[in-house]
Amino acid sequence: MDKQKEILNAALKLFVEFGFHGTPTSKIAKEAGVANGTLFHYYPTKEALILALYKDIKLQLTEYMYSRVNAGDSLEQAFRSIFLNTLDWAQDHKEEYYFVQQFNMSPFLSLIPKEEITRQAKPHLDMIQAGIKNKILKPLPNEFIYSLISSHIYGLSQYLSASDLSPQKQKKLISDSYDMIWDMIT
Amino acid sequence: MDKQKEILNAALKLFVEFGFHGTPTSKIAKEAGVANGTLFHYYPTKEALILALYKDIKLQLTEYMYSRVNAGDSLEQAFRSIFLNTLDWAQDHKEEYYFVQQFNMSPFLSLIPKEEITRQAKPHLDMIQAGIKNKILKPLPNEFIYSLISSHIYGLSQYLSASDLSPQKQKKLISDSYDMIWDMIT
DNA sequence: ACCTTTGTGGAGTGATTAGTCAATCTTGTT
DNA sequence: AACAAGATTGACTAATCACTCCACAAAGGT
Repeated sequence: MDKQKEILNAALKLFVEFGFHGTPTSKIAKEAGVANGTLFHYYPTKEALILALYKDIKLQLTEYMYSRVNAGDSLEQAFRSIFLNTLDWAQDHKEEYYFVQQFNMSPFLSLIPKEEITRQAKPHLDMIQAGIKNKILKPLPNEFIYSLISSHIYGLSQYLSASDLSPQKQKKLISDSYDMIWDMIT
Repeated sequence: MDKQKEILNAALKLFVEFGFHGTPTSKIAKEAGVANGTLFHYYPTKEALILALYKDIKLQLTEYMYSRVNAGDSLEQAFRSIFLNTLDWAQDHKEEYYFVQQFNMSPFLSLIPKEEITRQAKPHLDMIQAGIKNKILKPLPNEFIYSLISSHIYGLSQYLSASDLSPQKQKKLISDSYDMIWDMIT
């Protein structure tokens, strides 16, 4: 087992449960089954560990998001795939999804350079812009549409986590939700 | 000036900037202009201070939410007023609004009894249920609609904070956003 | 076999922090 | 004025925490 990965796994689990400052590095090391010093061998500071975890998770999410989008897909198909992929991922990686939200609401967010954040959002904003140009989407500010979709996904995923629906009911609700937001922005 | 209030003000400002565990009680006391011991005279623990601040802000928000809702208002009018009030409040109390989100994403949320959370949401859920019964709203789960509206407000308010629109453009966007979510759920 | 590099361990440290406490000050009441 | 009750202070403490350091082990190249 890769100790570096074990440390990230342990950190994720504990951060989600106790918060960033609520979990001492010593407990992370213990949970990961490594010595205290080993943690600091891989991550020079606790802050570096938090940032590494965030970047790692963000990378996984981004990869999965686009995983079922094909080159020939229409804009509408691509939108739908990304929406559904994101929701699938959020449901299958609740801790990770929660961690990202938690991170975004923390002072650590300011440690991520602004350019990296815009770079992350760029593909989505470009798609939205293309949608507006093609008169598929309403002529609203890109960032506004992006913000609405993001929070729509967040709201839905929160509801899915809170309620306890059967898989097929979940699927139906996710599909309906997509139609709702799609109608909203087109 | 009321020292108790000064402590809450200082705590809010610092929590938003540095996070809960990132701000020592000593700094809160200093920022508030009171001695260390005074803080613990009013709040036995740091945790108690955080909870008191949350409850205080939540109370303000709830009051303002319903402030321009009149007894004779139709369901549609009431919905609209609450939506607009919430957004006004969020824009006029950005730190407070951010704090609430931050709190909701923190382990401290679990210290609020579940019954109090449901009690907070009850008036809204009741309104939604009435709307469904009257066939004004789509027949979807109450909590789902509630979740969608909440996150829609969150997304909009985040966009408004990030962008720098003129007051009248803001008003227009808020009004349009309301129409969008209203269309979505009716 | 020898050496270098990298990984691992865990006791130890200096700094920080939540919370205490006893003394002093303020305020209001009789 | 005398008293009581609460408010305020800030030095103090016990505990905790991020991080260091140095010894040792593995791995891998020559």
